[in-house]
Order: sequence, then C-alpha cells, then structure tokens
Amino acid sequence: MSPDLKRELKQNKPFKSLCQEAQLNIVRTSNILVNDFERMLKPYGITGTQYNVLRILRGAEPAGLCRNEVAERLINRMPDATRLLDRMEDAGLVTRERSEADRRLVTTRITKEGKKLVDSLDDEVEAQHEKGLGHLGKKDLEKLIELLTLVRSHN
Amino acid sequence: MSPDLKRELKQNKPFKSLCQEAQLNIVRTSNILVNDFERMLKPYGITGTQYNVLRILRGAEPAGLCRNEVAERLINRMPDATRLLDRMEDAGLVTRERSEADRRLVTTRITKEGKKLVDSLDDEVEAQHEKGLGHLGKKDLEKLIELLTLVRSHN
DNA sequence: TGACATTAGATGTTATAACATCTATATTCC
DNA sequence: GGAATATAGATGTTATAACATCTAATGTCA
Repeated sequence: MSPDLKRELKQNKPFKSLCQEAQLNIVRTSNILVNDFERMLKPYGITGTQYNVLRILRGAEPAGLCRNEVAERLINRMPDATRLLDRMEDAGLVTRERSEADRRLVTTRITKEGKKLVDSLDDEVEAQHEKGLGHLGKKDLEKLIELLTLVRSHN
Repeated sequence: MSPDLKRELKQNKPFKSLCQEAQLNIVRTSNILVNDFERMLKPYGITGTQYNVLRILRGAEPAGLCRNEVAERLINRMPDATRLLDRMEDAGLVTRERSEADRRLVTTRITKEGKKLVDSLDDEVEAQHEKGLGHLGKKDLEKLIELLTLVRSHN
C-alpha cells in the first residue's frame, strides 16, 4: 500500500528536503490525474484545456466572456488563447463576435453543440474524479484541500 | 488569507463534489509550482523536463541509463524521449553510446558539462522549493505527502 | 533453424505551447 | 485636441508534445 514516491521513481537516494518531497508529490499526483482525465476525453476529440474552456463558457452563459477573461479562469495559464479558441470555433464549439462597445474585445460564447458536448460529459467527468480520489474519505479530502490552499496562499 | 480556489478562478458556482474540488486543487497547485520552477530554469536554457533528466542521469553515474529507464524515472511520461535526448546531446549535456551487449540499447550518460550545470542549480532549486512550500510547517508537509501518497496508492 | 512475437529506439507528421512582435482600439494627461 | 501609454487580441516563428509507424535486434518455441 502507498508505495512512496521514491520507490515509484526508482530513486535510491532520499529526497533533499521535505519541501522537495512535497513538491514532487504534488506534481506527480497532478500529472497522473491529468493524464487519466485527458485519456477519458480523447474519444470525444477535445483536450483537457478545451474541456475547461467549455466549462467556463457554459458557466458564463448567456453573456459570454472575452479572451482574457477565459484565460484568467483557467487552471493553467494559456498564452496562446487566440488560436485555441480558433480551433474550437472551427470545431463548432464556440462562437466569437467583436464587441460593439469596445471594439478591442471579442466576446466568446459556447454554442448549442458545445453545450451539448460538455453536458454529456458531466457524469463521466465526475466518475473520473471519483475513481481518482474517491478512496479518500471526506475528512482526508477536506484536509488535502485545506493544505493545498495553504500552499497557494502566500503569493 | 488562503483565498479558496473558487474565488481564485472567479467561479460563482460551488464545486460539484469534494473529489472534484480536491482534484482541481492538486492540479492548480502543481501548475503554479511547475510554472515557477520553469521560470527559474529559463535563464539556464533548459526546460523542467531537461533538468529532471539531468538529475536522473547524475544519480545514475557512471553506469548511465538507457532511454526507457530514463523515461520510467521521470515525474511525467515522455513519449518523445529520443528527440529530447537528441536536443540535450546537441547541447552537450549528455552523451549516447550504443550498448555492445544488446545492440538495441543506447546508454545515455551525463557529461561533465551537464553535471556542472545541474550541480550549480542545486541551491537555487532548493530555494525554489523552500519559497513555494517553506511556509508550511514540518507537520503539514508530512501530512500533505501522506495524503498525496494515499491518492496515488490505488492504481 | 526459421517463423513469429517482443523490445528498444528512430522517424514522420500533426497539434499545441511558448514567446516575441505587431495592429487596432481605448485611455490618460498635458 | 493630440502625443504617449495601455489594453485586447492577432500573427509569425520555434520548440516541444503526442501519436503512429517503421527498423533493427533479441527472444521464443515449434
């Protein structure tokens, strides 16, 4: 049970510090969860980032959001938002329209088709989260969230 | 303090489940730490993955490791190991040599130059870990590691 | 031995990430 | 009003990731 990270990565030396061990644990665990998540999405022809954008735009209906607002709400930074949205527009998942009030802005909205796709994935997404983390109890999950929030708290 | 993730991502709806909230916290925290780490490495002309490969090869001296052994020890999977090592070879950080015993294998070793680079980064790397996680106490770090190990324990 | 499967790695191709630079529009402030 | 600055986004380029396919060497077993 719980083979530790050192064994997982076939390392023979101990970690240099507790901070390092914690950081590697966070990153490793994230990578595993993200990989599983992307694999689950693959049959539907979208990436994890695209899925997250769809979620964000679904939550912003019917007003929509401009490019930078979408980027701000993403879990990971996305320097190339324009072309990601281009691809999603080509795929019929979003529409874009230049704002009348401020012509620098381009409002992006989810299409009916995009909403249908993301709605249809809700159960499978929840199942993936459950599969990856459901074996922890409520107490442990809450403690984990608390500690990670604390990690992020200082910058 | 500790603005929670919901606020960070400007979400107005609560998370669907505790599992989902935990997963997003893990991934978000990892992204922040990885971004900081990569930014720190940038002046030295290597990526995070390249740094990790150098660490692995430094730990495998003087025997070296073949391509797949390197890939297995990485924090994240690397389907394109060949060309990553190509680039590192071009940069003078590693050498490669086809094994005599089994001519399918190519043994990769860190060069003197590569070792010098990774040695010179040790302090800065530790400082980055300290900066990102040092504000947690020993108890909290240990608990965090324990919980993340538990997350990874079941598959 | 020879057909077949397996393994290690290389290579071709496409998609995406990362970064710098550029254009158009708005805002600031004299 | 107009120059300077800031902001939103588009575009060009390079590097890397992802995936499939290919070649060479080894192992398996009739």
